[in-house]
Amino acid sequence: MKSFSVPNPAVKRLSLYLRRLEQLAEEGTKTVSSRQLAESLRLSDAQVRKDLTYFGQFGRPGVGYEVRPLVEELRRILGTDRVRSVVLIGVGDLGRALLRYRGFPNRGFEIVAAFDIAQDKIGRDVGAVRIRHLDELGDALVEYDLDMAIMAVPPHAAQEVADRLCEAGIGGILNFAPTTLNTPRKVAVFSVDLAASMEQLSFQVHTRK
Amino acid sequence: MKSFSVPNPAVKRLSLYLRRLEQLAEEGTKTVSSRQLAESLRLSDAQVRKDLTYFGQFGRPGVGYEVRPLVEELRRILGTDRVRSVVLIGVGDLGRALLRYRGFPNRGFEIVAAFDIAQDKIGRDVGAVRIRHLDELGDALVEYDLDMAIMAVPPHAAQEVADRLCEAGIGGILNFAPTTLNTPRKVAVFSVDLAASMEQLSFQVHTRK
DNA sequence: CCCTGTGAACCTGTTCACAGCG
DNA sequence: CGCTGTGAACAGGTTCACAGGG
Repeated sequence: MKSFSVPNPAVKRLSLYLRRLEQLAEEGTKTVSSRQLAESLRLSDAQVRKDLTYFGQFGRPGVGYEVRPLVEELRRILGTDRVRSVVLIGVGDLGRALLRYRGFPNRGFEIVAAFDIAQDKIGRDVGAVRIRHLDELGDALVEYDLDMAIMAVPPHAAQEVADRLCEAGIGGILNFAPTTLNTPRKVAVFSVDLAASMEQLSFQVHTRK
Repeated sequence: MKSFSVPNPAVKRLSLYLRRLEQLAEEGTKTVSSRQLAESLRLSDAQVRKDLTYFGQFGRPGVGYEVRPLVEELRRILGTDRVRSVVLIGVGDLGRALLRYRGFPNRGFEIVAAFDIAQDKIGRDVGAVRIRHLDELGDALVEYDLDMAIMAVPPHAAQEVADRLCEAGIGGILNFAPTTLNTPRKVAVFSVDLAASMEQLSFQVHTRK
């Protein structure tokens, strides 16, 4: 694994490749060329090849890529070759929706514990998961072998929750709060900013004409 | 407005600037320098200045940027200088959460209508919005003056719903389905792929060591 | 001929460094 | 002196074009 100098956008596209390859595998397709893969994702064939070679040589000239092995390979690269347990912090409307989101288990992520601080939520079940108090967070990270958290808390609480996650030794945070988190270098943070996404779209719509 | 050649990442950061500036305005801060703005967002001061000058000259040498006017300016650029009405398609768990998401109205987006195809959902209310059948979509786009949609439908339905939106004359789509949508060039699409975001994070966490 | 892998060319976006204004 | 705005240098990513394998 050469982890030196892989463009971030390339990693992002790896997810797209994986999704498409899983589809192809289900349809029974055995091999696929960079061009075919590219077309269905509206990318260029060169892009696909370049992206894949950042991580190794998976194709065969004249043939293309074998679907099944490449799926395995990409999962390994993305760290989803085994099921990854995840905790959720913040069980509001968004948190509840994420708890039930099928796309997570489908792609190898299982939310195994949920935390909040509202007393009236503690002890309740959402699906198979019981809501616990945030103070028990440390225990849970030990109990399950687990290194990622999903944060769906109000903006004003985000930094404190992030601090507690880092203190508990979390490896990465998927942050839904519209806040710039202050975290140690070694903790990976990836933010999903819903309102900002709408603003991006709004900009596109209202300047394209 | 010079809409030629603005880096996309710059537009993305505009959202961050706006959010921070709104905070500063609330705190009563009158002016802010590129350095101050940059620090709170973990960017470089040069980046901030460069980004802003893609859209005009808003600062004063020796002083910085006046918070209030810059907020107005950024809103105008992002198209949120007035409230934007939006429709939601797909009222599952995620759709419901988005209907209730405070971040949208806070940033000038109001979901004024919701659509689904499940008969048992039609006619029900979520918050102030009544769920209608997708067939009535065309009417709604006329009824409200509106050009953006949020799509929170299952992957298998995504392309068809997108087709119907485009047919109805939508201007842009915020897509939550993990699918590459096929849409006419003139329709702006912005995708939020939750599972892919987790995979990004997983990659960071599991290769950083 | 079809396809991959890859250096090289190209393009896009970021950082630097400084002129010039208040 | 502090701060913006900006060309110029630089870095990061993408596309091109082709050598070489099946």
